[in-house]
Amino acid sequence: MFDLNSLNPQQRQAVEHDLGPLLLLAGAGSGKTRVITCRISYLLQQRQVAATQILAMTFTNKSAREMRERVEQMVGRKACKGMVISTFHSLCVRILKSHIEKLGYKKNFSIYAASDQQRLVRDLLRDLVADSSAKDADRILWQISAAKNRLVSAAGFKPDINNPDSCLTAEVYPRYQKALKAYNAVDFDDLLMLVVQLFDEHPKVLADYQQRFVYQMVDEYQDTNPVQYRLLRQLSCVHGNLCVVGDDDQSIYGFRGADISTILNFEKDFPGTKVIKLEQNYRSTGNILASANAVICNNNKRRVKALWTADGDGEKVEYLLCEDDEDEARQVMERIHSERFKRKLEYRDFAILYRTNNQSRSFEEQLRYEDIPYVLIGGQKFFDRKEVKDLVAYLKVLINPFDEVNLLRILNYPRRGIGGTSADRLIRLSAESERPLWELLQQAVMIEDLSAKVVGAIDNFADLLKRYRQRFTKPLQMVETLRDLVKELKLDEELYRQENDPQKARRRVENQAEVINSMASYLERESEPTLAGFLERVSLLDDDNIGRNDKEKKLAQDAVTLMSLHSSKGLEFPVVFLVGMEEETLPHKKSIYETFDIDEERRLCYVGMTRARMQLVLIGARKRRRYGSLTQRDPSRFLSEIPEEVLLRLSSEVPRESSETEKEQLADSFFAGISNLFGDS
DNA sequence: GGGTCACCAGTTTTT
DNA sequence: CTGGTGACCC
Repeated sequence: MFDLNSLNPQQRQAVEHDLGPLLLLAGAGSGKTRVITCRISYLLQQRQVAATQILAMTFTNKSAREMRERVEQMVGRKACKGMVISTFHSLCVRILKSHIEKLGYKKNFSIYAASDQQRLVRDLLRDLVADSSAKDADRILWQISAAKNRLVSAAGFKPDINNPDSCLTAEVYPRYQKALKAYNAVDFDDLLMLVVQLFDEHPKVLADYQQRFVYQMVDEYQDTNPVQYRLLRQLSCVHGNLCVVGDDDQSIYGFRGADISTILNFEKDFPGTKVIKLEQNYRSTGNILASANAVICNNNKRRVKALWTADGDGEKVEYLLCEDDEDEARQVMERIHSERFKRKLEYRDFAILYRTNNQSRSFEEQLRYEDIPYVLIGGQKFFDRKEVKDLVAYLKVLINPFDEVNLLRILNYPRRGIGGTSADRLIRLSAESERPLWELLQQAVMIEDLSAKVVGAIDNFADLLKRYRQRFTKPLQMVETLRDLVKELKLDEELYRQENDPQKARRRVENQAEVINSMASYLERESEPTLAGFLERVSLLDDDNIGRNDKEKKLAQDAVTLMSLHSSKGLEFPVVFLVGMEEETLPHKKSIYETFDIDEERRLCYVGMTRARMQLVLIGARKRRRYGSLTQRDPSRFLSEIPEEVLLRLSSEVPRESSETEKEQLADSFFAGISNLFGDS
């Protein structure tokens, strides 16, 4: 059990709060997670609340897992049985698994991730606009997603006449939704939206969940979008014990539909709300907090709070102005070396944070050059890699043969002689006859205009799918079956054939092998494994997803961390380098000229600053190589918001970088010298 | 059916 | 400077 006396008064008040809505405004580093986990433990132990009555929602699997582990540590594993701690999406998948048939889908539905969605929208758009590009499709998809986040259905979508994209979306959205249903597939946004719809249309189903979950908690409430908000309202309105935890100053996912006013309006929406602010910070030095506070208080729409620490001021925050991007990277290396020595730190104590992922390059180069171990967080996710998706596509189709996006994906992968022309013919026929593609594939002989060779290929393909579908019904032999599938498809050969660079090809083969490993570990962990269950985990990037494991494995070793400001939320490091502190980078260009949301950029800056425990170094460059050419840069406006007395301004004093012409002159005279040496005339 | 070339655009992204 | 895409050609 935990000691209530180890909490500060506000934390304790939050933990002991019993009935009625609670808004916990938890500043960065204020012990938020501790309060949630303690509160759950308190409910279980002190208030004798049954574990099954508790629902805790998070945004990431990682925080869900951590939360559960910490509660289990406090009250024991047994006491937690039946408690639901999960992400919004996982919870919704669970609900849909039991009830989706009420909405006209089948239980074995596929979950479409970004690439599946893209492929579908591209195809649909091509039917409408002949010269449509992938970029167009992405923009449309973006609009569809934004609509779904706002709970706007295909039928309810009203185009903005002045916006051509929006008009196109009005055309595509209904077709997209219709196709998904035909393919028995749902996208990520649907997972939430369909549950809201289910609850609206089937009050009895809703009532069951309302009765069950007496206490509800939501982490990172500032990141909820309108659909999630609606879901929480539906679930909580009977018992009214909704406890939300968040920090409006750390709302950085507005671009994904998160609405900061949701947290700002909480008391209005839930009358009788108790508000508790956690402002004592247990992470950063006084100077770091002073500068972060000074920056964030320039935002207007926010709940006023000011982080403070009982500890000392610490070192001043530094602002280091460098010559260019290369210099910026070199300066960071130098600081890593010296700080590591001076403060006896390890590589893992350093983080380099940036606004956009492409900023990582110069640092990676320099780190490699200096032989400093580093981990790059973000970038391409494991299950987003083509070769992985290709293999997973087979599994998806085996579960749900109506999943046409994935069926088309594997139809000619690896190449089996069913090319674009034949595929087009099949698709057209499928549309005309309104029969699923899978049905046609099973009777390829009946189709006119297909050569005997193609018919043979299709027959073999259909036969292969049927065979493996049969075999995968034996879950315990899943891994063996998958191995056989990879072997039979000769996927290794295919990868070596596609890739010129044998090294790359080998990596891709290994990635496919990782899928098999992932399945093996799923099989070990799960008491009732199924192929569908495995796919569900893969789709939701659940705990034994490889990308995540990789990330954690990497964090465990001693290495400098490189990541975007967005990825840094929730983490902390003794020394933080916040790089690229320049106008048009932070704040980003688009936020200045297009979206006009400087406040969110300021919050992003704030999140980055508050990651630092001991030392915060803000870095910018005078000029920077962008898309090949050198451009002048201005210091970020956020720098001028930091009080001078906590800021140490430094300028890198490197020997002035010689210009290109000077270099050429230097080279010329060098070669001239050599020629002279050899007595050339 | 697949490979090559020219062109274009270039945030963030928990699931 | 890059990577990704689509048109075009064999």
